[in-house]
Amino acid sequence: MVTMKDIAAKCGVSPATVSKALNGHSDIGAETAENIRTTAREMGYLPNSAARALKTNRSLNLGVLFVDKTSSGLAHEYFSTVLNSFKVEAERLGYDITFISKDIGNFKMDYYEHARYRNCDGVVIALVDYSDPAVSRLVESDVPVVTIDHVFNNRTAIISDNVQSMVDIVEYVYEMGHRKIAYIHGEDTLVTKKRLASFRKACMEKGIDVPDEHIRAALYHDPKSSSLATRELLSLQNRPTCILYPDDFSFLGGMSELERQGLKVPDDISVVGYDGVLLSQALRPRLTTFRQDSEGIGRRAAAKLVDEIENPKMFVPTQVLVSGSLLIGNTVKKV
Amino acid sequence: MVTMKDIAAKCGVSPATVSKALNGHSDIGAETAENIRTTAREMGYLPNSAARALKTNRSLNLGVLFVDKTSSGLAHEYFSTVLNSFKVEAERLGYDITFISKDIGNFKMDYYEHARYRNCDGVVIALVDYSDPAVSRLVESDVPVVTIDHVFNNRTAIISDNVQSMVDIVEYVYEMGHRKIAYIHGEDTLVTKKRLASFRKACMEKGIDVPDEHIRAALYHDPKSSSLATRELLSLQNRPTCILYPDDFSFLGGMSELERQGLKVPDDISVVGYDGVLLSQALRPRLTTFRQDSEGIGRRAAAKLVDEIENPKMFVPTQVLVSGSLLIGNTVKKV
DNA sequence: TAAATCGGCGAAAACGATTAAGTGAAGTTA
DNA sequence: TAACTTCACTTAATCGTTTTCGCCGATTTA
Repeated sequence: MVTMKDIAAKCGVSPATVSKALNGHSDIGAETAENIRTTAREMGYLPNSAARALKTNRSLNLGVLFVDKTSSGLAHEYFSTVLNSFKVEAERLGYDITFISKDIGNFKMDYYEHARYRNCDGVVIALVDYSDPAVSRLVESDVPVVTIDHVFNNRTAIISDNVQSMVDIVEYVYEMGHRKIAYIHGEDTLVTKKRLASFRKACMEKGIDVPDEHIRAALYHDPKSSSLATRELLSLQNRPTCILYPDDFSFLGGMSELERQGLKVPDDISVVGYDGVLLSQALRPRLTTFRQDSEGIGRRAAAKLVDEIENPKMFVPTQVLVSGSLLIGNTVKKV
Repeated sequence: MVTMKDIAAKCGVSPATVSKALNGHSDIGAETAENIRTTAREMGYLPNSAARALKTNRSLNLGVLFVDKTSSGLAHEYFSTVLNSFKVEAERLGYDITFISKDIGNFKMDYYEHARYRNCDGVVIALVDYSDPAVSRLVESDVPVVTIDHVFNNRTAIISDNVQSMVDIVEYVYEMGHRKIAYIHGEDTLVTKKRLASFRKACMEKGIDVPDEHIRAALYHDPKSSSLATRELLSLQNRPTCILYPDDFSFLGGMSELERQGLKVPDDISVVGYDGVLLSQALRPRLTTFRQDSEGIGRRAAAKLVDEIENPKMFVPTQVLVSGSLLIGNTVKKV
């Protein structure tokens, strides 16, 4: 390991000068600075992040907190895209990312403690059980935090516009002539509540009556529960002409049931997905679905978090609403 | 931040004693040690990983190197499951994980430099362009490395048994009476080469002739290219009775084409996937597919890497072959 | 000409932990 | 009883950086 001391020795200056030169301080002569920079390069010098973190109390490291219940967290295309763009933006801004968990080795700790232990400059929170006290502790701490798709007091949140999306979907389906629209929603979360309320409101405004039996609960990203919900909807006296699914994967579960019953999409029944995963656009017929701007969400989360870290004085908790767009495929029939 | 010094002051001992007590050294009296531990807990003490890393030259941090071409890297269910189990096992062993990239902020660096900069104790490599010189530099360095699904000299590799899997698939399809088996393979990688060679060999051993036109190239995880390949296969004079897909998602692309042509699976044509993603088991008919033990692969990668880190003397590069299993669904018809 | 300013650099003290090398008291051995 | 161990703890150096002062010579100002 070549250190600043080594460079100092070679250049005939003090380590302090090397540090300043490498960090671009103004009180070093142009010539000296240049000389130091080139020899640093020649000697293959690399800063030691641990030493720097120790001294400056800044790690240039962001924590990512998400919990993988159903062990499909990372596999969830929406979230993994968010994470990926978060990572890309964070790296562009000079930050690395580390996963935050409870209990590291034999050391029991909660999320807050883990974040402190790793000197995380900030943490992004997504896809967790927001009622977990350990999450609350982190959110209420002095660590900069940005949450995704969930709003906390005095914290910046990046949220996909779940209200507008449902409005867009309902309007489109309405324009296509449908009046019996069923909605299979995901498990009870803030996101689900918003979507459901927006769905109801949009329908009401269009003068569409939504009987309770047309609202069905399922689980996100779980083809089986949607398949079941689909079966229930199909067995109704008052059968819907269009079914909205909680996400594209859930639609695929529902599709199995539709096929089993010999129903063709969209001729016999119309469907709409949510998320706009790659796969949905490769299917034939192409799925009509709402594409969230997951890339934008991750990018903005990183940008906001870094901004809060680097300009704490000017920090104001913000809610950033990121809008997506309806991808119109061929799964909603004009009636 | 409460430090060891604070604890030392409160307990009336020296910081050294606190350090030893907290790290379970034997030369501290039982009573003193217990006292130190409880006051540490009471004061909310947390070790400072940066200070520890600086002094011990160990960070308890593992690097993860993967590159997200097509930006679906993380979204790939196989890889994200591998990564997740890697993470879980690493955390169980006391290690955190950080992503390794080129260029962090304005600082240009390659993978090796990044790993050193972050003091990574070891790195796991997956899904990268193995011909990248930056990857070679890391692999040839003194940093402990474990690779997944790719073998390097003198490095431990965890590999999914791509040879046996193809044997299992061919044998099953053969038993079901198929003699015209087509194979759509992914882009040209080591994994693809192995699968393809194994496919050819297994067919030969069964006495099945495989004309070149039954071997088609597509891209992994890309429904569109498989859809195209499927169309080509279906247009052949000598049409196959069973098509093997490079992965489950590719099958879904192919399925669109089959449906477009009015072909029913498995009555009109049989298909086999690869990976055994959750979705494949929710489809109806249930997809017959080969499930790789991705959870086992991630877990073993972490275990091997940590073992190499903690017992460098006994390190011997190993190739761990992880076998999966054929999930028999209803997409291969008995003929 | 004396005083003030300034540019360029170094000395040294941290940051929080680990650890080799002691130290002193008590117990053990010959 | 003298010498040796053992036990329980302390001292102090060190890891690689950063940063606050302060220094010194040169230039500008009064």
